[in-house]
Amino acid sequence: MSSFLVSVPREFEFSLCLEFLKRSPHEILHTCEGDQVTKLIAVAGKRVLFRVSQGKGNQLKVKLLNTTSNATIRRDVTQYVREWFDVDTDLIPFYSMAARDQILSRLVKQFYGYRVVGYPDLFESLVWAVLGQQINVPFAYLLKKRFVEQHAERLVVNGQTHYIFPYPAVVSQLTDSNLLPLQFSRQKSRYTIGIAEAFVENRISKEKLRGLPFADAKEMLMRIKGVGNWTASYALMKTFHYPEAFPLEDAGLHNALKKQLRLDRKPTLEEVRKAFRRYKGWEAYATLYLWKSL
DNA sequence: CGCCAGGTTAGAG
DNA sequence: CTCTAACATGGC
Repeated sequence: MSSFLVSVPREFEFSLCLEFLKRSPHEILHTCEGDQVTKLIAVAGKRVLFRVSQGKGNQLKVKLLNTTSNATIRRDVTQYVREWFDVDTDLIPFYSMAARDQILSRLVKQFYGYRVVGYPDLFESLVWAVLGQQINVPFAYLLKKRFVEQHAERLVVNGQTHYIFPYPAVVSQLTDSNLLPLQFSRQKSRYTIGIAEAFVENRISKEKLRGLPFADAKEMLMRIKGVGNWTASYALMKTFHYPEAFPLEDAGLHNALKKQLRLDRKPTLEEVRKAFRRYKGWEAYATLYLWKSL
C-alpha cells in the first residue's frame, strides 16, 4: 500500500509522543508496535487504517494499510496526524520562555520536542475527559475500553481489531442500562449521553468552535452539563491546541507543582493561578511538561 | 476503613 | 467571585 511523508519542526520528538501513546495497556484506540503506531479513522466516508513512524530527518512516515492513496485521503490523514501530535505549534517562543524559568528549564531540556498528543475528535475528547473526572487514570482507561468495545465501529485487519471512537448518534441513543454495567457512575453515564445529544442536536461541534476566541469557545463548551472548567480546558488543550488552555483544577497538575515547588501539601487554586502567571500564553505546554515530570 | 483519583453541580457566603 | 457539601466508584 502507499506511503507518504509529513514534515515536522525541528522541535519535535516522536519517541516522546509514542511514550504517551503507550501509557496504558487498556488503550484501545490505537496500537503501538515498537516505534510505530497504528490507528483507524473515518475520513471522506471511508475507514482508513494507517501507521505512523519516524521518517528521515524532520519527517514522519505515514503508511496506509487498507486502502490506496488519493489526494483526499492523503490530505485528511495528514491533517489528522498534524493535529494528533500538535505538529503546527511553534515551540520556539515557549522554549525561550521556559529556559528562564526555574521549574521548566530542566523539564524542557529533558523532554525536548515533547508535544501535546491530542484528540482531533472533539466528542472523543469530551467523553474521555468525563471518564477521567475524579477517578484514577488506569480505571478511566478501563472504562473507555469497555465503552469502545461495546459501542464503537470496528475493522478487523490481519486478525487485529481496530476501533473508531463511538459516534454521537449511537451514544445519544444509549441509557443508563447500557453504561452502568460497564461501571460508569450515574454521573458519568448521564454526562456521556448528554454530550452525545448536544452533538446530535448541533448545539456543539468542532466546526462551530473552530476559530473562536478562547473565552467564547470555553463558554460554549461549559453550557453542556458535565463540562466544567477542567473538562472544557482539557478539550481546548487536547483538541484545539489553544496554547493558553490548561486545567486549573487538575489533581495531577497540583501534584506536579507540589513536587516542583517542594510544598508539604497540594497548592490552593490561587497558588496554581499565581504560579501560572509567568507562563501566560503558554499554559498548555507548561502543564504538559509539569505532567511529564510526575 | 480511609483517602485519593486528570471533577461537577447546586447552593451559600 | 469563592468556598463547601453532596455525589460516585475503584484501588491501594
